[in-house]
Amino acid sequence: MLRDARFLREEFVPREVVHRDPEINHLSSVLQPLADGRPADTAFISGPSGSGKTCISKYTVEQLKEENLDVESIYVNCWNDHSRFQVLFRILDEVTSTVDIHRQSTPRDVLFDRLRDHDGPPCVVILDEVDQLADRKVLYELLGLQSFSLVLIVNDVEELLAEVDERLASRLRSAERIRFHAYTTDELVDILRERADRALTHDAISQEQLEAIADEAGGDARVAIATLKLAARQADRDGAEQITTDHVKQAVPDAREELRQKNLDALSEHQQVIYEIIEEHESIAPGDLYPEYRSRVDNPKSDRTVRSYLKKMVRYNLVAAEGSTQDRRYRSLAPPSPS
DNA sequence: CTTCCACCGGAACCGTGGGAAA
DNA sequence: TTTCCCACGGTTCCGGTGGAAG
Repeated sequence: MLRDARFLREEFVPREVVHRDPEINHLSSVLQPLADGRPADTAFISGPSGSGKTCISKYTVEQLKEENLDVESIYVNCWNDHSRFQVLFRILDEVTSTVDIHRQSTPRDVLFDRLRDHDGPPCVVILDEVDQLADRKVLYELLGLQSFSLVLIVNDVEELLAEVDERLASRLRSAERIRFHAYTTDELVDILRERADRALTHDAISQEQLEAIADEAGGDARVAIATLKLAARQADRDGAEQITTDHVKQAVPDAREELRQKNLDALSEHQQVIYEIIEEHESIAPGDLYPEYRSRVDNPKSDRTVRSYLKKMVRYNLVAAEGSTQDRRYRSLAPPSPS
């Protein structure tokens, strides 16, 4: 049944990709100047989750590196590294062989100075989940580094531009925008077929079932592949030769729950209490939420901190904030569902 | 239209913890 | 060892905002 589960991992980047030729060509052309040793424009990759932004960006940069040996690349996920220090540290850590900078206590701007003075081959920095970046000013600093070209992956470009200050926004507006649309069901089937052929034994899953998985995924490749993975894993445990309709049926909700749980795990204890309260209500006003939170925990955080938590959860798409000031309500978001 | 009110979020500040230098 | 410097989560303070009430 399962031959090689690596091909079902979320971060796996296939050698061949399907259905994204225009986007690949567009990004390649933006990065092309690097091949001649010139700096490339910043690229803005946007689109819904599971539309291939990360995968295609990595793939295209890899292609470029194969053709041009003296181009480097760095991938930074702002979900994991969301402060200015963490982003700069991650980039520097990957670009230099000497790791003599240890976390903290290095003089104030030594990280940035090092990056500015770096004179290696041109380097593409893929900044993923830029929405999660706590300190957007670091973008401005990175834009000023000649030897680094940026590929910024973001859910919604306009939303990001609205949140940064005018100086940064005007520089970002001139970036090249590449929009990804959600996959169609047919496209998802092709993607799943590729993965299944590599990860599973021959004929382990039927066309019909791939279609069922793709149909339930609502255009989200991440959900689709996670569903395939869970269905295969369960079939493997059952010692089955083939994935049955029951395996698929079970895997559909499990896959969504798995992806949602991953977000929840990133929350602190206090943040989870707040999320639970919101989840228990259809929707709740801040004026009711704060006292309820305070009654449930020892040493509650200040209301200002709770507001920061709420903002973070909104960014994680765990919670929706509706209305403004007076009629503000918070609502927990169900796991992403097909629309 | 003006005032009020609840809430939002920026900015400055603080305490803590850990590595580096003295 | 002590001292210094830094990042970082949290708090305090406060001006801005927009709908509701007067």
